[in-house]
Amino acid sequence: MPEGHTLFRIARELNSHFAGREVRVCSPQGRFADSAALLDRAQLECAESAGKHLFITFSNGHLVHIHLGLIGRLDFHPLADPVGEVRLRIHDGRTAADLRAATVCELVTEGGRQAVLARLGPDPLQPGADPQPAWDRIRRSDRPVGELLLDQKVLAGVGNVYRAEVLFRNRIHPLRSGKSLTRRQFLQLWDDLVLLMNEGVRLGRIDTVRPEHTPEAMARPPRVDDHGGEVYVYRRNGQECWICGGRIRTEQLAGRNSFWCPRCQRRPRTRQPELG
DNA sequence: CCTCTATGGCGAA
DNA sequence: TCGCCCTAGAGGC
Repeated sequence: MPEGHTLFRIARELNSHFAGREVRVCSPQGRFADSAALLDRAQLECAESAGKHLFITFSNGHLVHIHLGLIGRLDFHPLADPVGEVRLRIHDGRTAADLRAATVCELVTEGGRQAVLARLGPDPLQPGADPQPAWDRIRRSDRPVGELLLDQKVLAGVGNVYRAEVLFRNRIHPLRSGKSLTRRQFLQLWDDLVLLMNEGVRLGRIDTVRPEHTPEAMARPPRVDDHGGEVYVYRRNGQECWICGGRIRTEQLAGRNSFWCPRCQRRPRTRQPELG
């Protein structure tokens, strides 16, 4: 479930329950037990997301770094016995936050945090984030834009769903090289990511379909998928595009399935020479 | 029971 | 480019 909006929501929810309060911290599963003991009964100062990373600061100076990876999750529920493999639990006697399946859950120093932040591009969810560093990389790159969007050094927080959807919404083929984009096209992508990801934060799911293309507006059946949101192309390969009726395609790009409509998103020109 | 997949990312080769 | 790590749920046999 975790693209940047998910981490942003988790940080916000951690703060709303626990910020400024003493918390109990444990590791029912055991793999974080020693570190958890150092945090137990400390005050949770604040939680912050950066792209797909999460940092939780405690009043005793300890700092936890979490990355959910592909399948990790952090859920909140009324305090009860842990179910399954809970690597980290934070609770206040009423509400428990349970972390499972994360690829990273570790104590880090402030320097460690800075090192993580230093290798992240601008995060569309951070208010006032400057897209220029992302553009500086993209405009010089021969790599496909579909690959660049998933590179966290270029942009932080964008995952496979937002990649597919933002490219569709802006009619850009994922195999176009970064350097073939105009600055205007890039800024449209950025602005759209800011819009979509904030909407993701608001709704708690990735929903990218414009009002005029919703099932109700088009009198079509709602899409059936298990991730909850309405999308144009993500995991709709083989199905018809709702705009043009073309068949949605998929292909591996940056190690992940990329989805696009070959009619709405024109192919890259082959070996397009660099134009200023 | 088994295998596969999933909104990620790392390091070895 | 590949294999691997994390875990759970779905589907096949």
